[in-house]
Amino acid sequence: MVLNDISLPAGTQTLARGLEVIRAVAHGATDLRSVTEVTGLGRSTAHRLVQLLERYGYLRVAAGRDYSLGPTLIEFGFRALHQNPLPVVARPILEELAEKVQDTVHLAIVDAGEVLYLDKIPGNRGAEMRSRIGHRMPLTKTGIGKALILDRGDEWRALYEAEHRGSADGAEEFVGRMEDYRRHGAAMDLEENEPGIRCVSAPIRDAGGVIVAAVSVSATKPFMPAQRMRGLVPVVRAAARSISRSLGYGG
Amino acid sequence: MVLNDISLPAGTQTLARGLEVIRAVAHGATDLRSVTEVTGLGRSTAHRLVQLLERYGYLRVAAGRDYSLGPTLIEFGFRALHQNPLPVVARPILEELAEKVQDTVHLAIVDAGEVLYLDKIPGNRGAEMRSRIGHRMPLTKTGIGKALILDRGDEWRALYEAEHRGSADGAEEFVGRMEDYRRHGAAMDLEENEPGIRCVSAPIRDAGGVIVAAVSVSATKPFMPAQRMRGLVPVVRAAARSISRSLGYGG
DNA sequence: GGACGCTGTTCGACATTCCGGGACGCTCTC
DNA sequence: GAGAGCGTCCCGGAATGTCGAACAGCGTCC
Repeated sequence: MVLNDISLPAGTQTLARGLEVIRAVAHGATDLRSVTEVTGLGRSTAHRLVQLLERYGYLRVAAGRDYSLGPTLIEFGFRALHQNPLPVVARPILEELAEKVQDTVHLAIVDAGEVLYLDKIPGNRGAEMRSRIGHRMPLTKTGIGKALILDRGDEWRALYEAEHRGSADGAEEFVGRMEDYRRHGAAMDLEENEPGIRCVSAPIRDAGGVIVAAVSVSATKPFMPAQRMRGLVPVVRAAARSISRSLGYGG
Repeated sequence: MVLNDISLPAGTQTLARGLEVIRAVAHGATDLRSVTEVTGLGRSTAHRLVQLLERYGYLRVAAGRDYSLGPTLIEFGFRALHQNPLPVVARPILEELAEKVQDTVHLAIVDAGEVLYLDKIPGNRGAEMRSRIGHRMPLTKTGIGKALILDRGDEWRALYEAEHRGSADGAEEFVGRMEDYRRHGAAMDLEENEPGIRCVSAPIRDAGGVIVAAVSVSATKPFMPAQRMRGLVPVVRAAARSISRSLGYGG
């Protein structure tokens, strides 16, 4: 997490370093020293970048020390969310689904090999889930993540092993369950990621039939017996299909 | 809107240009040409920056052309929102207020001389307002903006004139109304910004008594007769005071 | 149908720009 | 009151980014 130039960003190192500073602050660095430690930059350099980022509103600097992410990121973050047609067209359908099931509904995409939540409608019963818009989660440990990789059969094993280092057994069983999910057109999560939380999820496809997002319904175990999960499959699939059609999917 | 170096960005011009590219895309530039036009950069330079920004997830580039803001901004945007203690402690109080008044509730701060919305709870009646989290509005044309500048008596006239170029009369009347609002500890908006929308707003103060945010209740005119607006003043002020206390305000 | 004009993209030489050591003032600790 | 730690500023050397030119792929206009 110290060097970034491992990849191949040819020609622009100052911008890269600046973005690295933002990431450091996003990940909890709150003063100049921790920023230099995380980024590997010199004091002067880091300080100069911080100053510029503050001027642009990407960072907020309270009383010299105490950095935090700034208001410009709030503005552009929401703008990014709404520049994407998906959350906009999906919203009403998600609301309808939430109304019907009375549980927490999520919308998510794949980004950088992870689940990225784009929308969330909290359920009315049980404890509220800790998920938030903008949060990231592993692909193979969440129901919605599994729905997102439903079509990538040849990557299942590799993804599972990458996210389960240490205990790399269970891969066989995972692949078997994924086969099953693919046949049903919906994935499930039985408390793998978070104990006590279960969920049912279905993929959303664009005009070309490619999976671009997924919907899920989640609830605590008492509200999610096996029988109800089976009953939710067609409901969640119907919502996903409805969103897919809005994106031009014909199938 | 073409040049940025008008200010005094000491020492770091590449980062500044990169952030300028992001802003260009945020403001609607969707291809390389429009980015170069807005930023004033050369084709090569702009392209290199775009590449790096895409790699970091700040921009999304579909099929070479067609730029949009990327997923990293979504992630950091929400993180920025929740790193700030204000939206977190305010949330439950805003929900309670929304429940009580059944109209749209907003939370906002001042940023870069504008109102920046940090939270919104849509009302249950009338058309939904077009405001969104992350949106910006003028300070002197919105009720919540007026609440935010309630203590800045010496800037009222300048702010008003800055935001009302052309018809710079009415400044006297504006100042007069602000005096009135200050006495009551709450500001109002009578369809000045958006026809048909009225609102009542009150300032939130930190431990030092400085106004750091404001709450507002908005609704369409039929739901907001003058009498109800007067009745809402103590309600909105109570909510604002409750949030202020959570921030350490003693007053 | 051929040439143009417009995209996004790459490369390389020059000089501009940024890096980082060092020094300053400050606050808090011992 | 000495020291360490913080954020902040400056200046010379050199690594860095800039910009022009050129390439390839399309769509378009004559």
